[in-house]
Amino acid sequence: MGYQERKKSILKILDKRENMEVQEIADALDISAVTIRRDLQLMAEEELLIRTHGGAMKAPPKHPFTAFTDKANVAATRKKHIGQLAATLVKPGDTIFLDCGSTVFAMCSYLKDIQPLRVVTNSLPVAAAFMDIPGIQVNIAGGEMDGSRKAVHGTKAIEHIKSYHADKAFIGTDGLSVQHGLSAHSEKEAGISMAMAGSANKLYVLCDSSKIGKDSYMKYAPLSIMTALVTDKELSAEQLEGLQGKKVKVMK
Amino acid sequence: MGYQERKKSILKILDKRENMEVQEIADALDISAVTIRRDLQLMAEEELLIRTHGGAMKAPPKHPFTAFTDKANVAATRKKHIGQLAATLVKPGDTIFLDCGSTVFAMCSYLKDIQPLRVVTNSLPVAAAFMDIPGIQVNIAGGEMDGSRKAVHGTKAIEHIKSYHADKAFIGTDGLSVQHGLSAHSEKEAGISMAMAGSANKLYVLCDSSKIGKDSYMKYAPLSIMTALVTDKELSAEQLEGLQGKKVKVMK
DNA sequence: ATTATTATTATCAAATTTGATCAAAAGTAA
DNA sequence: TTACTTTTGATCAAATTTGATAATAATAAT
Repeated sequence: MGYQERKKSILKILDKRENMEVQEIADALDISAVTIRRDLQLMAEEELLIRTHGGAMKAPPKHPFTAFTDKANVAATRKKHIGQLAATLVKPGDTIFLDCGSTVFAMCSYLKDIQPLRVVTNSLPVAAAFMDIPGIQVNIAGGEMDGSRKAVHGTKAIEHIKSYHADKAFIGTDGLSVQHGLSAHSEKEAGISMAMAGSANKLYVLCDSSKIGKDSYMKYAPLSIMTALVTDKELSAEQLEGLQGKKVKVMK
Repeated sequence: MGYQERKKSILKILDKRENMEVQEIADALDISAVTIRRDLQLMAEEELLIRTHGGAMKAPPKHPFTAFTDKANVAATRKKHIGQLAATLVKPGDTIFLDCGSTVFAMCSYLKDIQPLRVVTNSLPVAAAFMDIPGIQVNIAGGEMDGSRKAVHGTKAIEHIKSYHADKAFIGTDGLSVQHGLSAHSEKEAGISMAMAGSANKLYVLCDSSKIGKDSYMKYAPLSIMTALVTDKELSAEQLEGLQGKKVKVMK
């Protein structure tokens, strides 16, 4: 029984039960507890569940806008670092696209002092973050709302994005690999990402290191499309080589 | 029972009750009071609740969009009544326009159980209110955000609204008089109101009694445009006469 | 104000969980 | 096959979590 298989089993248990213990899973799958812990850690990084002491629990449907900012979460601090770094790429007077990922959202608090600024986004939390900042003009894409992502998706939204032009686009990605380029969880998200990429001079991809080398469900663009990658860990020599000379910003 | 599990339980209690005591929780969960205190401290740091001496109380809603809900305010309770009444005009399966006024926003909490429902709005608080309700599809107008109104305005938004059709439109108004009809604070708002009115079969105007007989800066439509007025006080005979036989819904 | 009562924080000890390291097992490619 | 990489499991020290106790702080009562 390999990781993928165990992952499925674990998620299946979690589908029925609210929480579970490491030993319990280990017994059920007849796998050592150490391995289960490793699995749970990986799955927690993918935000498929929440790690607790002694086990794991269902990932709560993150309802409020503030769900993104989770101080206790390790992945969240990593995202904050990336966000802080990405924010340094923005200059007063810029027009920027911001997509609806949590990593991109992490930029917001660092952008508030960069004024004037024009922000075009499909994310409600992003719009909310700048709502009361006088020096930042927010333009939100219209269309059908996706409740779980708290963002607007679909043709209408893509049309909206395309009717604007920005200096810089900042997008998150669910997967990034040399072989398959950028990949996303869903077609909808990929569409928005491409629209932003197509209407901006520069494209910055924000990607936390756990996603590098991984592929998600839908691949939507080659690595060549991006101006630079913003991430949180120094890349290995071979990873860098794969990026074909793309600039890489790394948080130290 | 680990921290995460207790956290959930505690939040669940706080969801129903306004405040609670440490010992009470300790007994309920069969956990030592010391541990509960530690939990409460952590949760207070996450701003999930407010620590009090001897217990904890509900945290103020952290959404940036809940600014309208102001219980202490007298005008707010009046608006709630109007909202409740207006909500009775909505039937499952309807497509409705909701504008960005606080009175219209007051409808939202009463609409949540009417499903399925399609809501088209230019208001971010309205969109946020329905975000997590699976049976309610939200469509938000795109365009420039107006920070003070927490809504989208302008040509782009008007175009957006016009591209949809609804059974019923619910709009607020800043002024309503027999002589000058409906009036608004700004041209932007008036534009949205008219767009909604023009694309809906029925137009319901929500207006608290203090605004009846008053005019605001910009008049944008005659009274004849509305299907019915929803308000909070019985109107005088002459007021009724002025309304030229329009239906009036009044909260008793 | 002063005392009594109750809540909070600090410190410690016991129990458990975890992460690191390394060895064994299972795949993989030549 | 062999050599090499990856995954898994075992062991144990380090870190967390929890509850008990004692000292301190805050509130209520007199």
